[in-house]
Amino acid sequence: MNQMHVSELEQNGHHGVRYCFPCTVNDEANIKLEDVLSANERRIRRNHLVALEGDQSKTVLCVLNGWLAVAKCLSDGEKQIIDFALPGDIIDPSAADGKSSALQIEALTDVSVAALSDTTWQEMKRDWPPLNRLASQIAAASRARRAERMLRLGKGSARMRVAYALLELCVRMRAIGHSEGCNFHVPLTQQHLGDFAGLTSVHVCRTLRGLARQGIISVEDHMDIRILDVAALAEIADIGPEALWQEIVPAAA
Amino acid sequence: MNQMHVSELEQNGHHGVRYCFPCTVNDEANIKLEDVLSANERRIRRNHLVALEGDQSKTVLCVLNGWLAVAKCLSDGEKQIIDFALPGDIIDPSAADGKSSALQIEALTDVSVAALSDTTWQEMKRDWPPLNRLASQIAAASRARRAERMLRLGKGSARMRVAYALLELCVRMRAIGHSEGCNFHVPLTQQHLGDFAGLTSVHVCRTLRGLARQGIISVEDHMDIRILDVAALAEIADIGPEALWQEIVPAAA
DNA sequence: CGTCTCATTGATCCGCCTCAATAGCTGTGG
DNA sequence: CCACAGCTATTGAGGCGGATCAATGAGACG
Repeated sequence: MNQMHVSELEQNGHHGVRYCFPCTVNDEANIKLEDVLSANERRIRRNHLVALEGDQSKTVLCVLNGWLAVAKCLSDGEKQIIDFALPGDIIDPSAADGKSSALQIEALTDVSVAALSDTTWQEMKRDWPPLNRLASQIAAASRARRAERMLRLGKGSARMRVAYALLELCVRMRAIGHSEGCNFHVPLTQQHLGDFAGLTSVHVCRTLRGLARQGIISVEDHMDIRILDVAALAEIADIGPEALWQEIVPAAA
Repeated sequence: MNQMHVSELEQNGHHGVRYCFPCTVNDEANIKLEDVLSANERRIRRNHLVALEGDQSKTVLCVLNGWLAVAKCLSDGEKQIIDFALPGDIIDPSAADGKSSALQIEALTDVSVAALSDTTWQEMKRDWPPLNRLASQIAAASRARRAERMLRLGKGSARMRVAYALLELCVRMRAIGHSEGCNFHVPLTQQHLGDFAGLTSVHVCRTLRGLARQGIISVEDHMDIRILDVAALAEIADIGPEALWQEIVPAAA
C-alpha cells in the first residue's frame, strides 16, 4: 500500500506530540504538506466546541493531536456521538446542500487541528495523488466504522454495543501506536461512551462492571482499559473474521 | 449549483424509465458518460443480492433504476439497513483495507445499475470535474442521512424513528420526482422499514397505525403512504429547520 | 475543607420485543 | 371455479432490557 503511514507522532514541546502527515512518497511534497498544515493549525481546549467560521461545510479538519467527537443532538439535548476522530483522522463536515454541517464537533482533550478550506483541500489532493488515496482510505474506514456501529445500535444489546466500542477503540489506538497490547487509555467518561453506544451512562457502568466481573476486561482509573480476554469480547461484540478489524482503521499494519 | 440534475428519468421500454446521468455541463461528456454507464449496465431482480465479482471494494455502483438496500448483518441473522439507494445514487462499498466490503446490497425491486471499476470511476471523475462535484454531493448527502438516522437509532423512540424514516423517504422521492406532494409509494414491507429503523416489523405496524389513528398519516395498499400532517410528523421526527431537509438529498431544488 | 465531576449501586418503570393467533392478498394447480 | 400455500399485516398478552430516579462514594481542584 505504497508505504503510507496513518500518523507518526514525535515528541515536541508543550503538548507532547507533533503530527507528521502520513505521506512519505515524496519528501518535497511532504514538506509542503507540513507547511500547509502547520500554517493552518488551530488549538482547541478540552470540552470546547470546534467553531468553524463562515461556511462550515467548506472546511476540512485534519486532526494533528488529541481526540474529537463528531456528534449530533436532538432538540431535547440528547446527544449521539457519530464518530471519534483521532490523530491522523480527517473530518469532512460537509452536507449535501453545501451550506450547513449540522454536526457538532467537540474536543475531548486539548486538540490541535489543521483547518483547511475546501478549495485548498481539493488542490492538495489534486497535486499529491498519494494524499488523495490516503483521504479515500480514511473516509472508507470512517464509513465502515459507522456502518458497524449503526448495525449494533439498531440490532445489538447493550453488552454487544459496549464490547464493540471497546474493541473498536482498542484497534484504533493500536493503529496509531497508543496502546500496549490490549491495554489502553481513552479520554472518555462513561457518559461519552454512552453517547457513543446509545446507552445511558448508568447502564454503561453496569455493563462494564458486568464484563469486569466475568474477567473479560478490567477498568481502572477513569478509563484505563485492559482487555483480558479478547476472544470472549469479540464473541460478545459479534465480530467475525479478524479481517474485519482492518476495515475500520486505515492502513492497519 | 451549476445546473446539475440529480437524475432525469425518461420513459423507455419495458421497465418504464431510463436513466440520464446528471451532468449537463458538457454535452459531449454527457454522451460519453451515457456510453460508459450503459456499457456497464447490469440488471438485478427483486430480492436478489448484488454480487460483485472479484475485488468488491474496487467496484462503484451507479443506480440507474429501482431501489436497493445497503445492509449489514449480525451472525444471528439480524439485519440493519444502512441506507436505501434510489435512482441517481452512487454506492461505494469500499472499506479501509481496500479489499472487502462487508456490506450486503439487496435489490428491493427489479434494478438496473452501472457497475464501474474503481479505476474507471477515478478516471471519469478526473476527466469531468462536474461529475466529481456531483459525486461529492451525493456522498455528503448519504453521510448526512446516515448521521441523522444514527442519532435517532441511539436516542430516539420508535415513533421518532418511524416518523423520520417516512419524512426522509418522502423528501428523497420528491427529489427524484416520484411523489405527488406528500403522497408516495415505497416498495418496502414493514419488515424492511423495521430493519431500517431498528425495530421489529410488529412494532413498525403498531407505530404506523398509531400515527394513522391520529390522522397524521394514512397507509394503504402495502405502503402507499400519504402524509396528512407534515408539521406534526416533523415535530415527532424532531426535524428542526426546513433547511435540514436539504442536507439529506443532493441538490434538492 | 467544600465543591464539582464522575462512578457505582439499588429500586422501579416502561417501551419495545417475543410469542401467538387471525385475517387478507397473491399466485398456483386442480 | 375453488383449494391451498406463502407472505404480509394486524392485534393481543406477557416478559425483559435498559431508562429513570435517587442515594452514596471517590477523586480532583481551588
